[in-house]
Amino acid sequence: MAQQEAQQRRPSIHDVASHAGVSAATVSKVLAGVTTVKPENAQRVLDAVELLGYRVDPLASDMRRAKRRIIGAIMPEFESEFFGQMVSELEGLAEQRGYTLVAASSRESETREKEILARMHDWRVAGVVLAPVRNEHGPAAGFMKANGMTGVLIDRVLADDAFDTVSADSAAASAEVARALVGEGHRHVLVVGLGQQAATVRARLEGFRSTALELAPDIRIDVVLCESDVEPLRTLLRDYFSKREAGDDRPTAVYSLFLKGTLVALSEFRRRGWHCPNDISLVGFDDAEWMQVTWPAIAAVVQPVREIASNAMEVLFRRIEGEGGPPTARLEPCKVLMRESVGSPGSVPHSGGGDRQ
Amino acid sequence: MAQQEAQQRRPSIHDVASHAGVSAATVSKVLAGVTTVKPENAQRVLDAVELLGYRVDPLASDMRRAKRRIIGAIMPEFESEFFGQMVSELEGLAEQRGYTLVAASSRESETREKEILARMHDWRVAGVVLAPVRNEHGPAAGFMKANGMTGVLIDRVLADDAFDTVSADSAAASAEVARALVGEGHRHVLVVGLGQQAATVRARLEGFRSTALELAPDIRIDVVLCESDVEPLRTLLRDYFSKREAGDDRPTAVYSLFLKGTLVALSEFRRRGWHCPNDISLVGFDDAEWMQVTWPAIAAVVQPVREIASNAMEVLFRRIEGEGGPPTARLEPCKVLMRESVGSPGSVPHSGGGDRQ
DNA sequence: CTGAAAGCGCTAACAT
DNA sequence: ATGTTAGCGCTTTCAG
Repeated sequence: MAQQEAQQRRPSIHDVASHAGVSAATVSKVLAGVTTVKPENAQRVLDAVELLGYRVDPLASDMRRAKRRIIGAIMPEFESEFFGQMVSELEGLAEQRGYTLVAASSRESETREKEILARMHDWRVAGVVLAPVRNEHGPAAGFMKANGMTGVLIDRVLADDAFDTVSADSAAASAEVARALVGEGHRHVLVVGLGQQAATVRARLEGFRSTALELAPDIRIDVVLCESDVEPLRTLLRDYFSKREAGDDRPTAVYSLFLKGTLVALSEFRRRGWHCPNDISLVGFDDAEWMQVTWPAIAAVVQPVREIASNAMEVLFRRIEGEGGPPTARLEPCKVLMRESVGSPGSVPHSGGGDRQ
Repeated sequence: MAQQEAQQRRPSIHDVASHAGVSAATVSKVLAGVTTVKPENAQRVLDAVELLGYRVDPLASDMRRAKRRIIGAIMPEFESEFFGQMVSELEGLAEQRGYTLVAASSRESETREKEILARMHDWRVAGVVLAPVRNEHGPAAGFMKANGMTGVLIDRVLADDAFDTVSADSAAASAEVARALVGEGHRHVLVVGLGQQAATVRARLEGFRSTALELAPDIRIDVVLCESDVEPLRTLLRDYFSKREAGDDRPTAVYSLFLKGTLVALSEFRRRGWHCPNDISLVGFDDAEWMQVTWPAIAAVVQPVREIASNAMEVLFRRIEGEGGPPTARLEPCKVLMRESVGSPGSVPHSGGGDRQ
C-alpha cells in the first residue's frame, strides 16, 4: 500500500526536452558534456533536469552502445574474507570508471560458473573478472574464449594463452614459509591442500618443496591433498595423524595451502588436544582477521587483495578499450606473517611463556 | 588480440525469425511459452534458436516491461561471513524466480548507501533488499519511500511503517545469553556495542539487561558503546579495563553485541594476558566458522541467515507482485552456542583441564 | 494462428 | 548549434 502510492512514471529524456524547449538529442548532448551546445540552452536543460529530478536510465543508454557499462565478477564464494574484500575492491574500481559491478558466486561449481558466465554474456557485459573454481582451463574460460568475451582471470590461476591473469605469487610465498619453517628447525612437515585448485596448489606446494629441500635436503615433506571437497579432508587428516601418532613419527609443523584447510587442521589439533606451537606448528595460506586475536595467533600468508584487484581492473579496462598484445600474467607478492603458531620443534611441551591456556 | 577475434555480433531475435521463416513476434511468443503457436512453427523456431545459439538479451527484454527482472541488494559490507552468506542466499533465491541479483556494498556509509539506492532506482530494479548501515530511519529508506520503490529492510532494523522488515530476534537471543551468564554465576558483566546500529543494539542490550536483572537483581551491568567506528572502541575498552583493574572490580564476563566487538575484546584480552574462561568469559553476537576451532572455542549467537534471506525474498516478491496490506515485521529466532569461552567466575585461575595453552 | 506496427529510453549520424 | 531520423533488441497490442 504505502509502497505503491509514489509509483509515478519517471521522467524520460523527452520530458526534459519539452520542459527545456529543445529536442531530446540536445538534452542527450548536454548531459554527455558536448560543448557545442548554446550555453543558454544548456542551462535550460540543466534547469529542467533539476526540476524534474531527471536521471538517465543507464540500461537504456547502454542499449544504444555496443558494450554496456557493466563489469561482471565471478567468485567461487562470497563467504570468505578474501573474496569479500575482492568484490568490495572490484566494486570500487569499477565505479571509479563509471561502470557497475555485477557480482555472482559460482559456489565452487564449474557448471554453475559457466552458467553465470553465459548470463553475463547475455547481459553483454563489457568485461569479466573471473576467479575460476579450479583453474584457467575450466569450461568457463573456454566459454569466454569461444564467445570472444573480454576478461581477466584472477586468483586460482597462473598464466593463460588467451586471457590476462593476476594472482598472488604463491610460489614465492611458499618459499618464504619454507625458509621460516626450516629456519626454526622443522624437518618433518605436513602440507595440506585441495587438489581442485590444481595450478596454484601445485605452485604453492612446489614453491615450498623446492626451497625446503634446498635448505634442508634431509627434510621430510608429507602431503595430504584432497581432490574433492573440504569435508573429506577432515577424514584424511584424521587418518593421517592417527597413523603417524602410532608410529611416533608425526610432523612438527603443518602448512595449509588454503584457508579451509587451516580451519580443518586447527580443528583436528583441538580434537587431539595439541597446542600450537608446542605440540605442533601451523602456517596457513590466507590470512583472516581472527588469526591475530586468538591465542596463539595463527601464522599466515597474506594475499595482496588490493593489488590483485587493481591490477586486474587495470588490465581489463585496457582490453576493453581495445588494447591488443599477448596476454600478460602478473604475480603479486604476498606477505608472510609469522605469528605465535610457529615455534621450534622439540621445545619442551607446554613450557612456553605466554602460551598457557 | 586473441580476445578480439570471436567478437561476432550475437544473433538477434530477427536472425532467428528469418532462419525459421516467421516473424520476430512469433519467436518471442514461442520463447515466452505462448501455446497458441502452430507446433510446426514452434519447432522451427526452436531449431533456429538451437542452430544459432540464440539467447534473449534480458536487458533488452526488460526494456519493454515496466520493471526489470533485477533485484538490488545493499549490504553494509561484503567482508564478513554474515553478509557474505546473506548475499549468497539472496542470489540463489532471486535466481530461483528468474531474477538477477545485483549486490552493492554501502561500506558502512549512509551517504553511499543512498547513492547506491539512487543507482538501483536508475536501473529500475523490481525490488531492493536493504540492510541499512544504521537503521530503518536512515536517508536510504527515506529515498525508497519518496520514490515509491519496492523493498524490504533486513538485519539492523526492527519495524518500519513503510517497509516490511526481517531480522534476527536480538532481544530473545540476548535474553538467552543473560540466562546462561547468570546461570553460570556471573554478577558483573560488560556489554560492548556500536551505537551506530541504534535499534538492534538497543534491542540486544535491553533484552540482556531486563532478563539479567530479573534473574539476578543484584547484577551489575556495565556498558561500553562506541558511537562512531570500531577503532575507537579499542581505546574505550582499554581504558575501561585499565580503570577496573586498578579498582579490582572488573567484570567476570563480556557480551559483545556485534562481531567486530568480539574481535576487539579478544584482542584486548590478549594484550592483558587474560584467558577465557578462567580470567574472563566471553560471548559474542554473530557466529563465525573460526570460533569453533580456536582454543577455547568462542560462545556466540548464531543469526539465522537462511531464514532471514528467504523470508525477506518471499515478502519482497509478494510486494513486487502487487500484494497490498500494512508492512510486516518478522523476527527470526537465533541459536545461542555456549562454547568454552564461557565458564563460572571465580574458578581458580589457570586451573582448567583442557584449558592449558 | 501470425505479422505489422509501435514503442521502452536513449544516442549517433546526418541534415539543416 | 540543433533537430530529425533511425535504430539498440525485445515485447505487445491489434489487425488480419
